[in-house]
Amino acid sequence: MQRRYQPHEVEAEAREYWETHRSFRAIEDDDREKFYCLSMFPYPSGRLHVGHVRNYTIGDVISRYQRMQGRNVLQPMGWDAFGLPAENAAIANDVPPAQWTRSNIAYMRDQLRRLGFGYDWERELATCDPTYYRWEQWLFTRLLRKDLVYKREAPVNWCPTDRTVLANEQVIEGRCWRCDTPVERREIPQWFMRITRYADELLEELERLPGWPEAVRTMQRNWIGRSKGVELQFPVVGEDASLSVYTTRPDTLMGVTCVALAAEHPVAVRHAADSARVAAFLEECRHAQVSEAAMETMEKKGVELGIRARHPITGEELPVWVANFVLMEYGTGSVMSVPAHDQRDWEFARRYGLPVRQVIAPADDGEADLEAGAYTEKGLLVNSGRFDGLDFAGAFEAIASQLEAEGLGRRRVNYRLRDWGVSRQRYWGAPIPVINCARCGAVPVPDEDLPVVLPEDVELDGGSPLKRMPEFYRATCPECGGEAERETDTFDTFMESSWYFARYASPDNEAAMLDRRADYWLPVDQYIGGVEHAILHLLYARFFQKLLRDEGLSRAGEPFRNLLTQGMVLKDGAKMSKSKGNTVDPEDLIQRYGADTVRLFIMFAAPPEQTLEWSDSAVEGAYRFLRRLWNLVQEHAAKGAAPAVPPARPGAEQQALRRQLHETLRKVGDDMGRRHTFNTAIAAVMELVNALGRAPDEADDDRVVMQEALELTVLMLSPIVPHVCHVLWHVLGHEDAVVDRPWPQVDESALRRDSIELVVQVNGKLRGRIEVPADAARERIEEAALADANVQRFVADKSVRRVIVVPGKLVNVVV
RNA sequence: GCGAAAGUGGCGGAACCGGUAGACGCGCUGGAUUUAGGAUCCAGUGGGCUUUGCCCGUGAGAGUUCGAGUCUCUCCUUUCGCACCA
Repeated sequence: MQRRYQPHEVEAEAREYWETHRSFRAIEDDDREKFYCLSMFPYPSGRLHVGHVRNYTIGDVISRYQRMQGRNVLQPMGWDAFGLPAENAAIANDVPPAQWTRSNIAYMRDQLRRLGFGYDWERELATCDPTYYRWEQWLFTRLLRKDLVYKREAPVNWCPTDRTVLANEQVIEGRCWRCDTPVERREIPQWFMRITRYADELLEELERLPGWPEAVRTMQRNWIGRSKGVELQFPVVGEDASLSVYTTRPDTLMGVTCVALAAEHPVAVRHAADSARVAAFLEECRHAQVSEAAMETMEKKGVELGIRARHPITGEELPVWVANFVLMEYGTGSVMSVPAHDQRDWEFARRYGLPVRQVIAPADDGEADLEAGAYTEKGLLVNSGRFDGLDFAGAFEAIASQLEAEGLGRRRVNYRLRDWGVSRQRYWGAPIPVINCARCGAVPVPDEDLPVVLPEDVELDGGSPLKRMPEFYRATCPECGGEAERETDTFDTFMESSWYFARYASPDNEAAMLDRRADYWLPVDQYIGGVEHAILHLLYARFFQKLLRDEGLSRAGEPFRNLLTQGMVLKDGAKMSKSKGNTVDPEDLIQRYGADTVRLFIMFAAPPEQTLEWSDSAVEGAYRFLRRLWNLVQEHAAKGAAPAVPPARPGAEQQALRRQLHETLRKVGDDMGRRHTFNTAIAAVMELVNALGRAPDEADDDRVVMQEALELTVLMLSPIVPHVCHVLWHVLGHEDAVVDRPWPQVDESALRRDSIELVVQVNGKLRGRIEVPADAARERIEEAALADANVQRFVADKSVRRVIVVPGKLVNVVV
């Protein structure tokens, strides 16, 4: 009867049960509390990596635990199927992106099945299917009519040799990754979504997301970057024009020593025509990357334009510079430079010998050392004429009011957040549903012509083949009926991942984007994914949910009630990567140990939010534990059915074991349900199993306790290692399936204690332990503590000043 | 450059609300068993010492407290994000 632990047999048996019983099919039921558990869907890169396994195991454990709590659980899975890697693979292997992507999906779907994740596969979706992206196109045409999307020129990375647009990741140290040509910045017309219209709501609702990590909310808050400041004008001397700048520090206005413009600023561009030096500098800036990180880490450089700007209050004439650290995308594309009180301005002034004029002094009569760097704190105004002595708030008011009175400025709220550019000059993405007509402009594709289907039978050579396919781009204008051209740009893949969570509610609806089922399932109760998505994906998804709400498609205003950001998986202290040769293929591990061992190790090695250090020998340890558990249950079961009646008078050892059992149950429930610290839950079960291995299992009373303990152990572990628990549950004599069992109840009576151990400290140092009745009075505890022999050694010749008693924990004697 | 985190034995980690630092696992050492290897089981395992016990110890330095891994400040190191990677 007794079998050896054979993970592959066990896992096939469990999987077959779940599949034939459709255990994880989710059906809307208004009478049951729902729980929507979602893990970020994968990009179908070819094979699962360990990071996926970690992400999906966390989601599966939470789903199975919630299911045991009686919730109606939805756990779907799908594919974030558009993207750049498919195009690169297409070029490298001479296979169309669609084919490459779909075969990857088929392989990875099978891998997910073999890991035992309880998905409702009937809701599977892939974003590259026209049945999916047609609704995205449909929504876009709605938003276009509502003016929530618009077109304007924006910079891209351009490789002049390959004549193609490059992604930031395709630019290596300012050069094209394929041909090493220096990359240029080029302005082309692109579509934008007005996420900034939702900036305030996106910011405010962060305060109502208690289920999100504080770090993520802070990052989003900083990303949106709402600031209150003043927009003011510096009239250009001798011209009928003025330079508009935005500042959050109008209190430093009297310390301005120059005005600095971004290289793309129209005034700078105009002066490049007259000055070879300016033109050369703008040309130099044209070779800088578009990414913010690259721009901000560059050496601060600039060139003087030759024109002068008049200070709006003093009338002083100030030099105007073009500087490479001024961002055209933020504010007005020009800044007032205050070297004494801004570190970037300070460095710039030092380099070019511009004056540093102190106008803020520390409020606590210290001295600001302007030789060492800028003084950026808020303080009291000096050298500022009639504003002298004012603090930040007072100066802000006074200066803003004067500028407003003279028509040279106004108070303004500004956001760091920019509108979302969604155009990509690539092939493998959802076509932007717009027809460009020479007469009517950009016209949305009418509903009856959707979807605009992406042709899949193509050959790639670097650029987008759509631009060479007249059968794709030739179109008739829906408004005037004249000849027109279809957009050949595709959507940013963040578009698809911004609403997939909603589509899982109605993946089969061919007549509408969403239906009332979305109101049952949304919002997602638990979302799980990598920290690297903490800002962009999560912000875009929040934005989309608000668009869906305002379109009347969903009632929820926020998409994800609770968020768990999982840490990375490292090996030898470094991120796994092919170039480092330190990758671990989950496939090998499943082959060797089975899915349960992989799941157990990953959940045991670290709490989900921390980085996880991979260890092959610790995987071995997880396997050992499962085998030990298997043998323990088999040995117990081999002795026949345990009596069903609990002992009338349990002995001390039986009581102690039951106490540990129910303390473990209480802890594991808390760790899984509230804390999500699966590592400590597993550690507690391991301790319990160690104790069970030492416990007697011959006498009837012992066997009753052992049967209870093994059943609870199997139930507690079943969310984590569901296959082996499925089989062991049957070995323990049950006919039903563990997957359908409720989470067990803690027996409070088993937790009762008559006496407890307290720690005794003298001056905060551990000096002894005492055993006292659980309900002992404070006086009795103090007495017992002072009576301890070792405590006496430290107290004897000194006087006791205070005794601190922390109930249930310790006594600290202060001498 | 800006923003956000994290630093605890040989290693992964535990210590949840400021109260016994090192649970659990890996590794290592010794023992049992075995023809051998493997597997399994038992014991030990932060450093030091004058070893019934004491001293030191949570990246570095200061501070608050009866008591700090935990709170505050400064610094160092590492990781993540920065808008066309997903």
